[in-house]
Amino acid sequence: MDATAANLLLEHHRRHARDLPWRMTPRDPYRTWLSEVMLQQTTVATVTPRFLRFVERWPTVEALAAAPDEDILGEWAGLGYYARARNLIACARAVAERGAFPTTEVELRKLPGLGAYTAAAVAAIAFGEDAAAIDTNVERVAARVFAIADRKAAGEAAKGWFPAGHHGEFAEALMDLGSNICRPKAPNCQVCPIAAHCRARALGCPEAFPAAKVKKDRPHRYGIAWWVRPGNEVWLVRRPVKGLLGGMAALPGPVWSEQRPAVNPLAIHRHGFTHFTLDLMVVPCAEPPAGEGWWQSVSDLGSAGLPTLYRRAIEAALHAEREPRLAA
DNA sequence: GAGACGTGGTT
DNA sequence: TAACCAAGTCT
Repeated sequence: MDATAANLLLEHHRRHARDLPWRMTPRDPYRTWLSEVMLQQTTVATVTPRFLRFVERWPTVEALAAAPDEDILGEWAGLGYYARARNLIACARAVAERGAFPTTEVELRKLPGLGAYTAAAVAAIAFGEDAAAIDTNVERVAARVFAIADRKAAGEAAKGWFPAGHHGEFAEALMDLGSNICRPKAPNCQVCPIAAHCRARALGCPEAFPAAKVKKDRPHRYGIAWWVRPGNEVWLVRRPVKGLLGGMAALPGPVWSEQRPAVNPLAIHRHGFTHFTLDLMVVPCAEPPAGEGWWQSVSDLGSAGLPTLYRRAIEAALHAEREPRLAA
């Protein structure tokens, strides 16, 4: 691809770059890393306030490394993909142990939670290395500019497009273009700085690139959450570290199944996950089940660090207690 | 390499 | 409403 389009894109970015809280000068490796991990599969709008809270509470990687697991997981609650938070903890401690972040893509890649994209992004943005960070935005923009249907092939083609000495800036330019202009649906080609260089645009069908992903159907599951709340408290447990919502606070209950259980729930909360949907039945229960747990004040549920599934299920149950006739 | 892994916004 | 999708990583 010609350097003209790359330069046009960089110039456009220098004029229109968004002022995001992790885009500081000079770039701090800690904030770059933290923001990149938070932004994995998560929107800028969602991340921004959560990022600000994180860096206010833990201004350095050493401070983060020294924090208890529960505090960090609680601060992450609601952001989803909780393996990221578990890897974040492990990564912070590894970095604190060795004294500083490694400064190359190859070494960054060895840290927990840093895959091909994030290692390249941190190396390029925080350390100025010529590492090409290929994310879904880059794949989509390249797929359209080069009229390549295959996402991965488009990403590979994009690597040769990054200008030497400006890989970090170019990655951010592509990401801003991808989220603001070269959107998945209804791309705004009218204001695109490289529309004249876009093959898919010339073909008249930018939205046809890249090819649509094959969709899989989502199965449905059922779960029971025991509602143990004498007085003004509710019994909570911590989920097993591995698997769905691993390590997060939760209502107690058995493993979820495909069969609808024969229970009389106080409330039913329907929740959509990436690969299945869940009906969580909140069922009153007199005593806590066997095992570890704690009493959480109903007036202080916000500090429990509940993932959204359980936060919503608890809201539904509390509402049902107040309005019994509306119970599901 | 395909599936597991959350959530919220947009269409 | 349901589908689609997002600055991916790990197994």
